[in-house]
Amino acid sequence: MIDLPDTASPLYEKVKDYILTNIGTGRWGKDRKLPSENELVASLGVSRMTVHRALRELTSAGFLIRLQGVGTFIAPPRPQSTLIEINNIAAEIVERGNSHRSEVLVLETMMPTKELALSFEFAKRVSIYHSVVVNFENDLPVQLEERFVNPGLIPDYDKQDFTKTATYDYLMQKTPVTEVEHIISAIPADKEAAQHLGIDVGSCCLLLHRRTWTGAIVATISKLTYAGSRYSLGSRYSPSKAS
Amino acid sequence: MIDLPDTASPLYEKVKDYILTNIGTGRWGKDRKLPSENELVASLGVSRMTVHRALRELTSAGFLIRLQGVGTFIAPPRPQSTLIEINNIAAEIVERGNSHRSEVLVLETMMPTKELALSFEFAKRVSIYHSVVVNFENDLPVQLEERFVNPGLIPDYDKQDFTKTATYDYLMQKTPVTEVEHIISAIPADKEAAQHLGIDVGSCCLLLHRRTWTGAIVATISKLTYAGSRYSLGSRYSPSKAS
DNA sequence: CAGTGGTCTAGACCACGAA
DNA sequence: TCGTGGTCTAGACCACTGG
Repeated sequence: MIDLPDTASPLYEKVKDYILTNIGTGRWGKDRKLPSENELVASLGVSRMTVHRALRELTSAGFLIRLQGVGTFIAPPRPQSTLIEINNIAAEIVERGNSHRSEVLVLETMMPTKELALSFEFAKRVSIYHSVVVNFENDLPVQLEERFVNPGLIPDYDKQDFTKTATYDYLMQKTPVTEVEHIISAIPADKEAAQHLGIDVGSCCLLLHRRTWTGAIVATISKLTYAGSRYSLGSRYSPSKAS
Repeated sequence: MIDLPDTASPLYEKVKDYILTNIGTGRWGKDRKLPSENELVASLGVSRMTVHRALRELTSAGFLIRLQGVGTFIAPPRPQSTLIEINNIAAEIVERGNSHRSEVLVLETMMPTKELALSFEFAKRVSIYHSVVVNFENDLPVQLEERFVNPGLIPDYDKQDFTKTATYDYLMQKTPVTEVEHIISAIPADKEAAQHLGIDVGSCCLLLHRRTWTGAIVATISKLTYAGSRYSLGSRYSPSKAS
């Protein structure tokens, strides 16, 4: 039986510290396999729920990997991925010291096409909100923004004045986003985009496709078209953490 | 008594979805106060541990704020920015179940142009490493990767076999990246890109410009050109899983 | 004081992987 | 089949807040 320190912190925190210390000193370093939950229960004299919580939190923090039916292992060094930050376009333009203005071309309810209904993962056909807005930087159109919005989550979307509040701001205020999907591609401008952005048909555009979720429900689907010559998505990012 | 959906997901996930949906639809929006744990236990017909776990996870994800002795509240809206994850292209291709191969076109030391030296923030003119690699997905060229590498940080870059190890992997291994800058734009393919990617001159390409830092020193500068019709940068990201 | 969230337990059933 | 982790419950005690 191993004694945990007699401090004021919760038991599961002590268990976490105990495990992290043993990882650090390499005690389980041989095959990187930890004792099973039941073994920890026996050796530490705490309940399984407490051990489990400690292991679960260390797993979600990236220190451990758990496989049902197999065991718990020390996670390999962190995966190599890089994050890009995408900002609200209105805020971004203002931050650069330029003036932002938007024109609302469409704001309506509509029946989704079959493809859209599929993207929303709707079981039934229900009507959705649809908006098309052009965003200007110093009176030059830089982004054409087409949005489809789930009325179940954001009921009054069609009654807003989006020349005053940016669509993005309004949506973020109204519903928490739990997941975001982005797809970025480069496409030639079609007739509509060319017209609204004031560029030639066929010239290069950035297309940013975005879906957002609230819980298991698709909240919004957006198609953001940027005039390629006038706009770049940029970001500088510091992978902060460790602990 | 409220019915939770009859899906395969764990109960606490259903409770989380239920709560997020109710936040989204503004049911508790008045004073932003949620029902107490015991009220949720009663109305959902699950145990308090399960409700508590759902609330705890939503709290650590930043959606809720809990005060002992007071109650649970909806957190104020989070800062409005969205992150896109950019993965190592080789890993990404393999993960999709396709085959990856690369051809090294150039691997040399060179004197930087004035512009490059400026980007590296060099005080003096020193030579740097330069590589050009084409990445193939199922024998179709999808990315042209031009890299400039600071020899002070990565001494033996020019002696590696980048058909075996991806440049990205090698660099991540050799030096810790503390900061990354990305700029994404859409450009028409120039002659060189068109030739190596096997596309027409002038067709749309995604251009990803990247600089990485180790501390205050610029480690690498990369120019990644993607054939627009063949490749999209995509990602699905959960804010809840970060930080 | 009553009500809130925070923690902890003992015991149970399940899905999965390996022998 | 057995051991693993994943989930869930009922009940308990605690610390904290407010009236």
